[in-house]
Amino acid sequence: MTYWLIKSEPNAYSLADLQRDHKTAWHGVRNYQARNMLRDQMQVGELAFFYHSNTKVCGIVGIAEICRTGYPDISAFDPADKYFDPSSTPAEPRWFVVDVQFKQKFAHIISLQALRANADLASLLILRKGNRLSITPLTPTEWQTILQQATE
DNA sequence: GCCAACGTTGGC
DNA sequence: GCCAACGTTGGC
Repeated sequence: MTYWLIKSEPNAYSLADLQRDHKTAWHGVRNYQARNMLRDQMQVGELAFFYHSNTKVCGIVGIAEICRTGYPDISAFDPADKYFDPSSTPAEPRWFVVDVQFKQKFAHIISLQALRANADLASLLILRKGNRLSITPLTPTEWQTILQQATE
């Protein structure tokens, strides 16, 4: 069982949007490292922290659950879509999605500042300088540490 | 295969 | 809006 952290700009798609939609295809990821995790690693039932990036207060706002394993990202096939990529075709898809469903919204955001302030999270990938991966794995210890922080 | 140019991410 | 960090592209 791997734990995950998925980033989204709330202007584009927030946890509230996921709560409203119940589930969604996590589309538009155009990075090979993240693609490989979507395609090969993320399993049904695994949990992911939902992180709001590029906003007034960045941080973890809740939890989503993977409810379908990797399959081709059809947004890459549509010329009208902002995520269109002509090098990805139905016959040879380059980009993948998983489906995620709403699981939980925290009472309070765990801000990036609060995450940085927690010495037990020094190894957390998103806290590493220059990290830009939109999907990262977490150790069970990191997961538990953050969960505990969510209830404080 | 190198690397400069360019585009994107994302915190501030 | 700025800009550091990073990934990708493409000429050579």
